[in-house]
Amino acid sequence: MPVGTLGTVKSLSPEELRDAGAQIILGNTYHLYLRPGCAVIDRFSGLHRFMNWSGPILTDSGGFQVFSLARLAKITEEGAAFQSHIDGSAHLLTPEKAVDIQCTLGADIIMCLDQCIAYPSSAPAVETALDLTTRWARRCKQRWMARGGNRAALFGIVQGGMVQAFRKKSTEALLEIDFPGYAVGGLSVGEPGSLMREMADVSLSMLPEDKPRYVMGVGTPEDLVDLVALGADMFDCVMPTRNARNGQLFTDTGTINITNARYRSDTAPVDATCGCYTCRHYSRAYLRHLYQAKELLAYRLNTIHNVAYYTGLMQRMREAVMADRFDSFRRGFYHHRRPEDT
RNA sequence: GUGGGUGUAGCUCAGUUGGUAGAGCACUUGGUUGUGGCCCAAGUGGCCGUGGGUUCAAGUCCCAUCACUCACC
Repeated sequence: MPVGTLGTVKSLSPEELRDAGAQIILGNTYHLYLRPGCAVIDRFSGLHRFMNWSGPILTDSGGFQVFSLARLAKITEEGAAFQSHIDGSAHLLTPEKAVDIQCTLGADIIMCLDQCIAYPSSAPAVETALDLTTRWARRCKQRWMARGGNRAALFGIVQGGMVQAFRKKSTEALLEIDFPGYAVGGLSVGEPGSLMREMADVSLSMLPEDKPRYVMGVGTPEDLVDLVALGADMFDCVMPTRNARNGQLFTDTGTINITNARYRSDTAPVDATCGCYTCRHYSRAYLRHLYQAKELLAYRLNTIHNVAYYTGLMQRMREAVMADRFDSFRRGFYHHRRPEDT
């Protein structure tokens, strides 16, 4: 899922998103609730019509944003009290309110409010956060059921820091509550990649295969291949879009930093094997020029390529899984990486 | 023509009572994991306009000269 925090995948129109292969996008409760606010989006009967995106939308609950953006956040049993990063105004986000807001946004998949904890944190702090996340998950489920339950799919979120036993405890508790889908949260918060995979594996191996398993906030192309191997079905990550805006482009043979001087007069496309709009029409030299000149088109063309790369990678993995040849795909994928460029 | 001001990194500028030069931007190379287009880190780069002089030592003090600039004639 490309990330469209503010009701737009930055720099792309919905048509360009679709052309780049996006099937579903992510929106943010925290951001959209603060601006433009639910009342505005409700006038359009939801985010789809507001932003002219007819495909599925998943909304994040706001738990992570309270953790990462709002300073002076205060977590209580009731919910997360925080100050807006925009104007400093005070807000209280409860599990029930998180569900209500996401339903107003009209999302197709909504997430439970969770407490994401910093890495590293003490074991008692991690366990306290995961237990609260479990109680909040139960309240989210109740609210969702009270609202009819079937309009949007509600996903629970596993927490538990970097402790295997806590990850297991969190996963078991969510399974008992029973959700249409499950997410693994609290990862990619600064821990080493090997630890991230180890923690994801704990939950992925316990979660049912016939329900979506979503690893939140991950990751690099290698991360995605590794985690799909462990059973993950869905991801969201700002990496393809943010890094596109910072000049880093993804290919099967590693990343390209389009700002590098060696591309100054390079007539080749970013990736000759890529069929995206950018690679079909533009050279590395042009993209470098646009980037150096801070032209708006640089953000757009780079984002188109990276979104196409990520969606293409997921599509290739889906096809490999369905054809029962994922292991050979995975070996080939690693084989093509050039270590000096990754 | 007269009087004043300014000449230091590609650009804009700091540089103490003299002790052989720094910043921001630009450029180069990394980083970026449930998003402000940012931000962070490291690096390249200087006959201190030019020529003399004083001094153990001059970007700094003295003289000359050139360039740019402002005011007045």
